[in-house]
Amino acid sequence: MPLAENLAAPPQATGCDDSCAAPGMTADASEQTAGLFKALSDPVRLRLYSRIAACGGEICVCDISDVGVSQPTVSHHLRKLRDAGLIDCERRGTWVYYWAIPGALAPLKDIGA
Amino acid sequence: MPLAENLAAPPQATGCDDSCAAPGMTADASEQTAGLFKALSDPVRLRLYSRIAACGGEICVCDISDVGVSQPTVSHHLRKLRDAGLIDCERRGTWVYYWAIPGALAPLKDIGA
DNA sequence: CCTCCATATTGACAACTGTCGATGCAGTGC
DNA sequence: GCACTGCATCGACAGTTGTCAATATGGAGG
Repeated sequence: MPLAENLAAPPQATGCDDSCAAPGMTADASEQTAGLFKALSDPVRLRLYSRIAACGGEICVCDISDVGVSQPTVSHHLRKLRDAGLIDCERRGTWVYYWAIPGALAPLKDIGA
Repeated sequence: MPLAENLAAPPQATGCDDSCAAPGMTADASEQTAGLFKALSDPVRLRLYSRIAACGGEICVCDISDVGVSQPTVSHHLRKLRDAGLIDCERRGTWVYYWAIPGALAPLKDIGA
């Protein structure tokens, strides 16, 4: 990564009135939290998660598959949500049930939402 | 805020125990809210917005440009945040000042964050 | 066993995204 | 006028993403 990692000239007498030197969040925290946002940044995934979360308990895949995309695509999005740690699932006989992991959205509150 | 109004799933006798017919959110709402999530789904954008929002007031671009990417890339991300309605800016002489738009993150609360 | 059924995985493709260097454009100051 | 500075835009590129058809998997029931 040959880009400017020393772009921040420390003394940096910018001249502008930097009355607000806000710290923001660390690079690590932004990476992690951005992953949560990315998991919910697709309309289909957002609808899937919203239905799973609004359920409160567990819900069968077959009850949330009518979101307008093909079955493999639904499965793909559910996996993304699972990889992000937002939901979990369990196979029970023929069907697979999903539920929202409590507290998974906690880092989002730090943004100011 | 419109969370769920007309996603009434048809009777759909799936066979699985659909004890939880959660409505979730509408397609329109998911499109709009997913746009907000997408705007914050990049680590660089998240850090930029976090610094602007944590500031409270307005902050000069030159004070938040040390995020590890080139200047055009910073400008690109700031425009994305602006297009998403999260921030706004104003040129004042040589420098450009940004601030967070209050309440822009309100739809995120409907998800459960 | 063999056939359904519900879900997951694979492979392939177009579309989008983040990034950079080069350039443009508006203000400032000489 | 001219040069300089801060920021935005352009053009191009590699990497990622969403989508589907085809196929695989794994349980249920004959």
